Amino acid sequence: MKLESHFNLDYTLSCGQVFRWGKANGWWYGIVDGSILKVRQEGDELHFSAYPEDVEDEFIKSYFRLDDDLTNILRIINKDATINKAIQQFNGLRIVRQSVWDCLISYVCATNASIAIIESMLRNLSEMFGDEIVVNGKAFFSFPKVKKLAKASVNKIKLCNVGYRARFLSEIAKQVENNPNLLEELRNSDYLKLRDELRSLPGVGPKVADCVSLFAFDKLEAFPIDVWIRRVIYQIKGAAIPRTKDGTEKPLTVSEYTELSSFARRHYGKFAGYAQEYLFYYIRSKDR
DNA sequence: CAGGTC
DNA sequence: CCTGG
Repeated sequence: MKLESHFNLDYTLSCGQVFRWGKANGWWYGIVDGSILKVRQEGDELHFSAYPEDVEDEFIKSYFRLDDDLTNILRIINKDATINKAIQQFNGLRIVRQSVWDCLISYVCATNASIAIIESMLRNLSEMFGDEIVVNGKAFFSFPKVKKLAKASVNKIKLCNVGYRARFLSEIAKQVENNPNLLEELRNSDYLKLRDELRSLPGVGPKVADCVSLFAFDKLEAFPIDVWIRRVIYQIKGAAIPRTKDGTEKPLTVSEYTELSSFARRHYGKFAGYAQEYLFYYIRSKDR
C-alpha cells in the first residue's frame, strides 16, 4: 500500500501505546482483533499481510490512523521547545486505533507495572484464555474474549501473574458479559462523560480512563498522565514537582491530575493526546 | 521500583 | 496491593 502522508511504523509501534507487537527479521508481528498482522515499511510503501484472513487497506488505514492530518495536528500541538524537539525526533509517530475491549483490559493490567511486565501479563492471559493461531509453524494467541474471562475464576486469572488486577479483570468481564453494549454505548458520549463512565469500572482511574478514551474512543483531547508525563509537564510549566520531606516525588492526586490534564488541553488544544504520545516517547528515550 | 487504584 | 526484572 502506498502511504499518502508521512508515517513512521517503528515509532508508532515502539512508543509504548501497544503491547502486543514485536519485531522479527525486519517485520512487525502483531495480534489485532483475532488476526495476526505482519507489517513492514519501506519508505512510503507499507507492506502487510494477515492470518488467518487477509485484511483490506481500509483496515490498515484505520488501525494506524492514516486518515489523521498529521501535518496539521503537529503544527497545532507544537507549542513549546520540548514538544518541538519531540516532534523533530519522532515525526511520523501516529496514535493506533485500538479495539475497546483489548485496550481496556491492557491498561487495567498496566497500572503500577513496567512495560516488560505488562507484556508478560497480556501474553499469559492470551495463552490461558485466548485462541491459538498458527502462522508458519509459529503459535500466536489472540486476546481473551469477554465470555472466556467472565467465566474464569479470579484464582485462575491470577495464574497469569496479574496479581491484584485479577479481580478487576474478572469484574469488568462479568459486567460486559451481562451488558454487551456497555462499552460501545459510550461511543456517543463526549470526552468528559466517557471518562467518568469508564472510571466507574473497577480498576479504572483517571489514567486508565484517559488511555482508553484516547486509544480506543478517538478522544484525541484525552491526555493521560503518568509519572513521566507529569515530570515533563512541570518542566514545561517551569514549576517543581511536589515532593515529600525526604525529596521523593509525592504521589499524583486526583485533583492534581485534573489540573495538569486541563492545563495540557489548554496548552496543546484538541489534539493534546498526540502531544502526550510524542512527549512520552521523547522523555522515555531521553531519560533512560 | 514499575506508565495507579481502591 | 501482586510480582518480576
